[in-house]
Amino acid sequence: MTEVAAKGISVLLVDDHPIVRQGYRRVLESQGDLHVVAEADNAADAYGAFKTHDPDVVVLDISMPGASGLEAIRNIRARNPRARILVFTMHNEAVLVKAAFNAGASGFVTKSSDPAAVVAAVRAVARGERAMSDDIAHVLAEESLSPTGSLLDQLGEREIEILRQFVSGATTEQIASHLNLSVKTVQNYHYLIKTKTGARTDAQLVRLAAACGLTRI
Amino acid sequence: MTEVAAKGISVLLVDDHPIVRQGYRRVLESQGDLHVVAEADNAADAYGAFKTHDPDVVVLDISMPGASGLEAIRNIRARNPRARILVFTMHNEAVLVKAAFNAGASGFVTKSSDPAAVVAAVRAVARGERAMSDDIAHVLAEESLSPTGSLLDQLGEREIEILRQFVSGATTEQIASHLNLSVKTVQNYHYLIKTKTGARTDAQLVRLAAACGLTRI
DNA sequence: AATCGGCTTGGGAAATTTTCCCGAGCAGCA
DNA sequence: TGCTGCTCGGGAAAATTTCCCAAGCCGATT
Repeated sequence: MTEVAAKGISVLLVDDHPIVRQGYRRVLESQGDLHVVAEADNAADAYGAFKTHDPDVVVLDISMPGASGLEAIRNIRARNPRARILVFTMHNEAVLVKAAFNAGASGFVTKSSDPAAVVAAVRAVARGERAMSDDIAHVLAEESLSPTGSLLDQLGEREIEILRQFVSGATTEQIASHLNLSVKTVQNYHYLIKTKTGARTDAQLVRLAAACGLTRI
Repeated sequence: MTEVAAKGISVLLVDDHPIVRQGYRRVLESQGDLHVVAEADNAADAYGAFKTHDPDVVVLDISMPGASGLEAIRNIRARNPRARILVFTMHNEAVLVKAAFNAGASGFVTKSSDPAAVVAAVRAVARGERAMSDDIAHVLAEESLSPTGSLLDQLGEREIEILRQFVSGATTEQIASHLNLSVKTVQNYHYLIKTKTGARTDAQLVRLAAACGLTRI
């Protein structure tokens, strides 16, 4: 095994399903210029593999068990701000996309994309460009027609506390009682949080909060 | 039946993610004796492809948009009771496994399985044997020892499918559209599921579903 | 054959919540 | 001093949830 490919793009593959990784590896390596130098099936290993292999591009699925994929992105970026990370997942919710880019991802491609589009995204990200699949662009375009602002960073203390209790399973009345607020205020916060984060559903809110490490499931 | 074995095993690949199919195809075909003769990305196409290609084994992911994968299994089996169907998905909840075998599946393998185990399962199913990955066997074993069983055991097939889509972030309208139901029906199911499971909040429902492995956060 | 029960599908109507707009108090800050 | 952002809630229309009910279907039981 020679050390590094003088040309070509080295890739770190992160996905919790072994056979899925195996498949991606074959698809990517059939391109000739793409080389999978390492794999990982969780956020912690992904960070470790990044440190030892310093790949050109990290391709990772953010929906992994345990620690959040977003956390992995932040960790990797904290170590090397020039790291190129391509999120590759089946989710296409605007909240997750924004959260990923917010965390430092360079690209976001869904698994519904054409294989050629995925390969193109890897190359684009390697060149330092931003990349996203058509459906993601569509979702973001749709969503950006109304000013929603950023993600959890945009939430104030009160909002975060209410969101935390809510995703933990508390009812509106319980939250109001815990925080000595009127039910009406909690309702308004609930609504505000949903518009700010772009979550269209309570379930999406729970998933987003979990992805941001606000709650454990 | 015929001398299929001498010629290898023909496979119909059903998964809604193109690049995932691409990956599986390469993994399976690298075995030499496995040949992917067709692909499909939804239940309807899967049934059509089965009719025209009559493959030895159908490898399908039951978590597809639109009609339930369970329905696809039943359709295929209705046409040919000797069809071999290997469910291949990321879900590992006991109720889903039981429902799949009940619908006529011959095997159930999770995407967390070793690639070699998946290939072995395809061969086993082609031989007419029942196959499941270790983690699935474990889940079923645990569950059979529990007197109460999973909370989700009290849910019907439709309820589970609706719950799965809901906790994945789908709106009521989207679910109704996916399953060709009226919004009213989905609402009623939503309510029924909450009362059956005892969840008082949508967030609790999401957490419960996650705890049962119905969804991944 | 007839009945029973369970699953699926939806209507109806009251109760409740969500949605969005609004103002007001209060801090920090330029 | 005025601006800005967070916190807190009222109001009213829109939408959803809640609960009850019924009909069709299918498998099992008698």
